[in-house]
Amino acid sequence: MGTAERREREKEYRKQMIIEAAEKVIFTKGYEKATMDDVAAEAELSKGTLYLYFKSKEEVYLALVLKGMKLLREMFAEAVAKEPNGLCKVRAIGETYIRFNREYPNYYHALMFYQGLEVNLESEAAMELKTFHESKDAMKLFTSVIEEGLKDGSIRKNVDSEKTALLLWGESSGVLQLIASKGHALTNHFNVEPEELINYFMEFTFHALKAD
Amino acid sequence: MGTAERREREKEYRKQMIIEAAEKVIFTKGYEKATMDDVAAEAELSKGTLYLYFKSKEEVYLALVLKGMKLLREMFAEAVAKEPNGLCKVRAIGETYIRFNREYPNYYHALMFYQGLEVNLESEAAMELKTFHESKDAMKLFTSVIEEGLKDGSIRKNVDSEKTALLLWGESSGVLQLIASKGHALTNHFNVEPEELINYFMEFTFHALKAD
DNA sequence: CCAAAAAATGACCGTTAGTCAGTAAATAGA
DNA sequence: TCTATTTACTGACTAACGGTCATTTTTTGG
Repeated sequence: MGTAERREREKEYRKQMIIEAAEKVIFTKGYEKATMDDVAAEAELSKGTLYLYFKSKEEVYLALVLKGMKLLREMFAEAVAKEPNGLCKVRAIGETYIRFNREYPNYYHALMFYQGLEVNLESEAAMELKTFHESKDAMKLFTSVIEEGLKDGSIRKNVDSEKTALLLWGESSGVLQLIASKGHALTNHFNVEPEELINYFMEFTFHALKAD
Repeated sequence: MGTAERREREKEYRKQMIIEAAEKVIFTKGYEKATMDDVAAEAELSKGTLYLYFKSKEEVYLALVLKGMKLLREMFAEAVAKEPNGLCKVRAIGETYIRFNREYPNYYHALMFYQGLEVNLESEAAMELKTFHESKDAMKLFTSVIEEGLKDGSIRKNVDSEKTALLLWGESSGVLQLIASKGHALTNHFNVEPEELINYFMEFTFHALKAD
């Protein structure tokens, strides 16, 4: 009697449908403007049903954050695979993050939303936990490629792999965030194009990282 | 007949009183949890009156952002005054930003809120405009000390003062943001103390900046 | 076919940002 | 000092939204 298993699958399917509906609505109107009634209508369900699958609006959004984080981690893994040494892999991760920011701005927004959240790993919010683990995995990959760079000599000695990974993560998020919110003003008031600033960031960072 | 002038002063005074009340309430309960009724009660005014002085809750909060930005800019100016050369001044600005983050976490939060806002300099929001100008002034100071460092030889050639100022602003905000939201997890899951990461950031950055 | 369980519904609730018609206070002219 | 007018203030009210729950509909297993 595989009924229970089928029900499980159907439940998971419904959940995915809700996530897709939420994605459409939230990525169009933005998190604040999007209402749970909008999502319910898009999913062709009643609002009450949404709350059988997610315990709050935030939890729904965190499902999108998780999707984004998974996507990013996969992109990192793929980008790293082709590169010859540690430093190139670090660079590839950086470029991938920038590409992610450009190609999936909505997911990037979602990730920034998560970054703004104070982690509460004791909370009941399953999504938050999963997202944290996903980001931890991405960070592990990042750390390991820096270690590789130390071993193969492409990265200068006396950098700490774990701290550097965290540092570059924070730094690049900050720079992209600055550009995302103030990009237009950058062009008009500082004569700096967003693109230029990003290139400058890469140059600056790799100057500090490479051996010799 | 100085009546009009006195009224002007009194109006400004009321506005300041409202800002003080908002500060108490918002810094205690947080922006989301604080209600306009709370602020009104604290200011001993009716809610309607608040809306004669500010056009929205966000506008009230932006007044706090502006206060924070002014404070930060003053701290920068003071910190820079005592230093002997450009590189030291840059370092002093960095350390001041970190101190600001530690000593005025509520104002720092407010600044992050502003950083997350997409600038709209055409909007009617006077506060946003003022805040932007304040931050632009801080940035000018930052740019000028980097130029000073280039002239006095403490900072390596081929750094661009304007881009570097923007870059360091974005980078440091990102790192502090990471620590603010994920600091506890950093300690538990990555064996990195927030303090360490900040020191590492400073070291890493000045390695990339200094001459030779 | 039926009773029990599971899933879904949507009217309803509490809260809160923002409004506005009405009231109170201050001002200026006589 | 009295009064008309402008200015400042009030708080009941509205609209909107996140979240709940008693009720209904659908599915399941015998």
